[in-house]
Amino acid sequence: MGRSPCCCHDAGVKKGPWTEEEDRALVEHIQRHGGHVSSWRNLPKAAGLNRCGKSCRLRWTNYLRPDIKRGNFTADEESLIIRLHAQLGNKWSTIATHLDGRTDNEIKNYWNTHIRKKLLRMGIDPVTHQRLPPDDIATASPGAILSAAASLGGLSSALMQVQALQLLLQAVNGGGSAAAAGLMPNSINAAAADNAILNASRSIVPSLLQDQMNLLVSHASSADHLSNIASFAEQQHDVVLQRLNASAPVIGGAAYAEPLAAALVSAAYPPEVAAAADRPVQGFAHLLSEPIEMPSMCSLEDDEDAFWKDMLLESSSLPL
DNA sequence: AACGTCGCCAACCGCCATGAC
DNA sequence: GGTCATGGCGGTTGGCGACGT
Repeated sequence: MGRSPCCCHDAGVKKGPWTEEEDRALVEHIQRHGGHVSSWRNLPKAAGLNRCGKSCRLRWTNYLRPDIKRGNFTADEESLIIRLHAQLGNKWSTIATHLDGRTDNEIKNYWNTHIRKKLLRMGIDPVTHQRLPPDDIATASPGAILSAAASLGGLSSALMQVQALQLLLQAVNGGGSAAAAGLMPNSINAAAADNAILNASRSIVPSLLQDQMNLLVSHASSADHLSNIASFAEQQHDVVLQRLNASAPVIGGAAYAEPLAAALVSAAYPPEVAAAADRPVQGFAHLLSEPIEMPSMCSLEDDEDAFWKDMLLESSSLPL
């Protein structure tokens, strides 16, 4: 079967952006026929348009259809797209059927221009949705990862959030200095970077963990699940405490390590699970309410510091 | 102000699936 | 079963505005 001839190949058929007059003619024609098109091939002539039928169909389905939702994608929509893409791959039209008023073209564009880059920054392969090898994420800074993770929701992104948290802890655990962990250029002021990380974590980590664990618990219907979570909570407390102790200079002293660790873990688990894990819930609110001493913005002026300056500003504006 | 670069997104291209004959 | 016409789909392009130098 050879390729069928298409009117688009006709000489003199207009291409390129649609004018308001053309849009109006197309909409009026389709509305005159009750919103139904029997033949796209014959439509241009009937509507008085010097356009290919295919071009008319695309313009209608992607832009002029009355039920199309315009404007920015919400966090829920973004989360849904990521989850559906993980299941379906580049089946944009199928994905579009799950989002009211969004077209496959719009979703595809949004994926390629926003989500794809965001996942790469987080060290996640946008094709496989698996974590990239360490070499590939060497340039992914914790701040960028956290910022990206913070804008995501949903169960699949909870896994990304866990990865983000792990990277954060690795950075904080880098011998007391994130610069020493090799996560940023050596020329960057280490104290400023550490404070940046801590401020980012102060804004983001509690909500990351809370969301993550709420989702896990909401999916854990059996007592066995809860038991596993409680056991995991206990292990996590010890791991977090160990890392924070090693990072005492960064977090403001060893005295903060225990309450911070307890609070991080307890914030991650709903009350009934925290009780099962027999861990105190204290101290974290105090830490959150006390601003940590920040480096002067004036000291972050050269090009290499621009990223951290941006991150400091971003993290300070994120909701708790 | 002029120029270059980059990112976004509407639109196009070409292949595939499907249904009519 | 073969051919053709058409719609649907995913990949890609190019125009345009924003931004930086």
